[in-house]
Amino acid sequence: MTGTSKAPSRLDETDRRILRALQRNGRLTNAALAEEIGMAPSPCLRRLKALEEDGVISGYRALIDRRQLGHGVEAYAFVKLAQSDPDWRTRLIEKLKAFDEVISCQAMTGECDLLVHIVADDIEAYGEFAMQRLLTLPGIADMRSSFVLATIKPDRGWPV
Amino acid sequence: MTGTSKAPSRLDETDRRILRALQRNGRLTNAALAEEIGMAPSPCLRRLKALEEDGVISGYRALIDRRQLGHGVEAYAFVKLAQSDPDWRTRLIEKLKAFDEVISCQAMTGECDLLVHIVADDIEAYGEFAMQRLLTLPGIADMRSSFVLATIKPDRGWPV
DNA sequence: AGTGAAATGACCATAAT
DNA sequence: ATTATGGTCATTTCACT
Repeated sequence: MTGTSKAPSRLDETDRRILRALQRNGRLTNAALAEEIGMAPSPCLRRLKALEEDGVISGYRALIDRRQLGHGVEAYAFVKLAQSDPDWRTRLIEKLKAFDEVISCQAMTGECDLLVHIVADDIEAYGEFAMQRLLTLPGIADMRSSFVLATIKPDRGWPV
Repeated sequence: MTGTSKAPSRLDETDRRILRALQRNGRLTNAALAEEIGMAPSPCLRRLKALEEDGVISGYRALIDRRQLGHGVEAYAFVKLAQSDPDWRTRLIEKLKAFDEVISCQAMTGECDLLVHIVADDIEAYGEFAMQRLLTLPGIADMRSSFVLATIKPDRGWPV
């Protein structure tokens, strides 16, 4: 790892307007962005570059309808780890990260140790993945799956 | 609401390559995208437009480091609803959606009815939000909070 | 290919410290 | 005065026809 992120940058209201706009539409051209926040294109681009440089903006992503990819099932697995040496834990984590079905994984406080966001084409595929590939990993003491029935509030990013 | 999305579009390998590329970098210019997938810019753009038109791509988003926004705490609340008439449920949902702190909310199978993704500046702010604003909503039978300790695998979108 | 727009960078203006 | 930040313009690059 080379680049240590600096962080003197306190975000002012202009920065925040830029972030808000790009969270709504990450593909805005600089010209359109500048107009939206009421600023000339050049200083707007300067700020945008600084925000990227400082890692405030870490990237851009196209949002895709998972159903049209054939992924009919979205689930969360609540995983409780067996107490085992850190080595095992590390290897488990590595395996977990490698699965395409695992969208994201976070270590948590509380009842479960890991919150694993999973996608699969259908329930059968999910079952096979969970039983054959997840639960067979050494180091998992317990796992419960919950399936997404409906998205009540879709993720639109952080409040800025 | 006017536009009903059509969905005949079966995605071929070229479409998928476009989606993969834009999930990694949503701000790729059409020229760069075309080069990456080994195609001439013009047909590439036509496909991109079609993907947007069909709602396969639903939007674009800048990814922002929440910490630099001052949001030090990320949590999930596992909410169990009280049995109550659909009216109450609807009103609860509306209230939930209105909170800036609520990043996303999904109806789930299993132990909890709602999985609520929440962000706050610090633990104190989270506590205040959870106790004063969430738990006071009528219709919540039970709620447990878990805090994100570490992101083991960050969300990079769906497998394509 | 060619047209028009957008990104980029040099330079100046201005305001706050 | 100096630093930080916005505006203007000229040039290059790029997107779309």
